Amino acid sequence: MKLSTRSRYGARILVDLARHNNQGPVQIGEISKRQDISVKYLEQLIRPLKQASMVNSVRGPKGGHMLAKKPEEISLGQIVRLFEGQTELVECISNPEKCDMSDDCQVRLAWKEATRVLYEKLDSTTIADLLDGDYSE
Amino acid sequence: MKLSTRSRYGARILVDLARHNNQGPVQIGEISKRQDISVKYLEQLIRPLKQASMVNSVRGPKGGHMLAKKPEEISLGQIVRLFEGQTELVECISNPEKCDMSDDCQVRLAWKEATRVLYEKLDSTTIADLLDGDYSE
DNA sequence: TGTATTTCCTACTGATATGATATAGAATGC
DNA sequence: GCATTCTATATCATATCAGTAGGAAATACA
Repeated sequence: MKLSTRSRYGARILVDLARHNNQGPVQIGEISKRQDISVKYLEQLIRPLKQASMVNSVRGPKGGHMLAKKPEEISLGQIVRLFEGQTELVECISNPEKCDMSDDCQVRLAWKEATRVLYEKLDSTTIADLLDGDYSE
Repeated sequence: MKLSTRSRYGARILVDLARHNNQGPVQIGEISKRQDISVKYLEQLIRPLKQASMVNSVRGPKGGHMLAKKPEEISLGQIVRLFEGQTELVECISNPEKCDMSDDCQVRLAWKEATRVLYEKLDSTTIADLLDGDYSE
């Protein structure tokens, strides 16, 4: 039950952009160096972030990427929902027909509750919280 | 970010055993019919449950399996920790050396918190809660 | 107008884990 | 002794994930 590296990297990309938010477009090459993620993989991860309106991009020389929203408007929940193929802990939560037993399956409801609690936390944690030690354990 | 079928089936096996707790050893064949899980796969799932002292088994004719603990002593958290290869949302939580950035990675702490909240819920949900509608949303 | 720079797009590949089956063996009640 | 039931390994197909590669499109700047 682990998060994909896409979600992990996605969060780090957004934090990186937030940190350099006032310095004009940030190029993938810079992010790559700072975050130790390959340029090619970064390109692939930034695309969905753009489509989800979290990032704006400028082409050409001096181009790059920047946050399209305020850091406090982007939550980990949004990132995870964007990058994870299946966002629920078990498929039968959103697709009960996947399992014949869904109707009277008590376990299903428990997984559903656990999923809800998890996203409650993820949705309440924003990029702003992660910026500079604001986030405490 | 989904739970393996092993965890899902594991929970259902234990609920099934709990339901038939007073009727002597329950055979894999019966569980297989009721839960629609192949006998061979069930055999494979019950072994770790035995090793974790959640289930006792009796060989030979009239043999079978039964709960080794009270239903209220077995939590979803225990089941998930038993069956999932990686129990944390991200590997760097328990193995910081896996990522060079772990030291000052705010995102890592956030994932850690989310993991904690998730298991808080899973640990507080027991097989007893799942038995007969006790479990409410 | 040209060219270097940078993002954008599509396809491909290799590794790994998962879900499951198959086969053979060991214990035990009757 | 034998049918029944659990125990143990090995094997396999598939899917997903993580990452690479190559080129096309846009644009600042000279």
